[in-house]
Amino acid sequence: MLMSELLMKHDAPMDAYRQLFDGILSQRLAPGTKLNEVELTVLFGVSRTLIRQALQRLQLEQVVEIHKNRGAFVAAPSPDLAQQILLARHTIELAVVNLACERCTVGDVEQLQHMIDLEQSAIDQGDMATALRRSGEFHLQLAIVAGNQPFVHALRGLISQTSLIITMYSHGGGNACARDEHSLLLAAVSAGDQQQAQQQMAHHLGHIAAGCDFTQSPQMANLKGAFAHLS
Amino acid sequence: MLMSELLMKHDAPMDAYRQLFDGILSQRLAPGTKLNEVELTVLFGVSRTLIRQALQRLQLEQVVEIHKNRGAFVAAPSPDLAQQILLARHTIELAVVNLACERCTVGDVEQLQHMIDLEQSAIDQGDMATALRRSGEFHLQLAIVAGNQPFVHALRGLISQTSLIITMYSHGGGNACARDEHSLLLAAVSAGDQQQAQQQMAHHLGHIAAGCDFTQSPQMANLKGAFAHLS
DNA sequence: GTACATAATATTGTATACAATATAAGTGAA
DNA sequence: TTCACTTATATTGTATACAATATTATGTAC
Repeated sequence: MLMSELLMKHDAPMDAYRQLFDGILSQRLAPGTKLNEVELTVLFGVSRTLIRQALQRLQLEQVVEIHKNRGAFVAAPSPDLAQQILLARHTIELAVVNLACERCTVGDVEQLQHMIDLEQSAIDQGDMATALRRSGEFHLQLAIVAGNQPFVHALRGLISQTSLIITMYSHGGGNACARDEHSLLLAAVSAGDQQQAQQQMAHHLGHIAAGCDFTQSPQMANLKGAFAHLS
Repeated sequence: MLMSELLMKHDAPMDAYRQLFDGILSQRLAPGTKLNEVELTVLFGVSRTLIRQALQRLQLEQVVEIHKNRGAFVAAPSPDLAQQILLARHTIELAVVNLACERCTVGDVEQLQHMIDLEQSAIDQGDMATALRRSGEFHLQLAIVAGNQPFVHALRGLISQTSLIITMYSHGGGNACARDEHSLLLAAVSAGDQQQAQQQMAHHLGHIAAGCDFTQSPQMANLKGAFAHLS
């Protein structure tokens, strides 16, 4: 099989999943939004079978809630759950940076630095949704570098949920300092300084939590608007 | 709706999932076993739709591996992955007992003690497969008591995978001392002694790892034999 | 107009049918 | 035999059809 064919070949179920995932993470689909199956079939051009597959997967990643006979909705973590999520991230990511300090190669550092730059360029363009998504990708890459598959798996869901939390509860600007924090974190990891890296990570995650107030409720969005670019 | 109807009403997709899950966790389905979809439909009396739903869910819990166009197989973690899993459990369960120490009620202690007793009775009857499953349920209940949903979610998969690891790599007797360890752990949690509880948990998980050698390969099993009690 | 019951519609749940791919069986030549 | 190649079979991937449930609309009594 040619490389071009490999690149062209689109994996239908993954595509539907990715589109939905991106739609949610980029904040085009607000927490609580109902995800109607037939609407999604026409938007993505696949049958309900694949839509339901994607929705189930998103549910198991805790990004979507499915209520029996009622349908799927973009998850809207309660304040209590939100704090549980941030605590879980704290625990896992501290362990992750510890491992990353031991295993990070120069190639890894380059890639992580590149991701920081991409995040910053999104911030410079005022595209905070993209910046938020890229920030999550940086954290996930750190877990990949750490070389622990279960941590990667758990963090994938937790990071996505954190994006939802920030969408719902953060009163802006709270994560504008993210760039510096990511850079400081990477510097510590790159130097293999576990003590410093853990401190940076704890500080960074603390900032995210501090930027939320957990008293206001979220606004919804509608499906067609979120995927208007497709039709 | 009557209570009896509620109890009778079986949730078909959950049933298929549970049967498979139990089959794997109780070691009737050995790691690596192929899970043929049509065979499962006749065994469970539901259509491939629900079988595939169950398999996908098990895949996302890392208990089953699905290879595109090749089918589903009971997961068989490599020695390297096995160690990553045990490390992840170590990290998360230490945090769990910490929380459990703060939140454990007398009712929780009773329930946990009951689960220890059930595990012990399985050991007394020589049913190590059931004992192993009950041991996992004890650990999961501890996470529920701790009140952190993401930890529960992550541990559900990790504990299941640990069962597979023990099936594949443990040279017996290694977890015979589990009862005492669980009891000591519960005592510490019940007393709210975080220091002691963490130490017990670390010791307990260390024992599991120490009981494995990671050099031998697993044996397979066939489907019809594993579910012979159904037909 | 409100409240309730009933019918019409829409949406999800499950099973089946068809398509695509992989596996196994057969066939012939070296 | 063994290898390659072709054909047949089995298995998975996807779409559709039908069933069950929920939501909305309609009508009627008060």
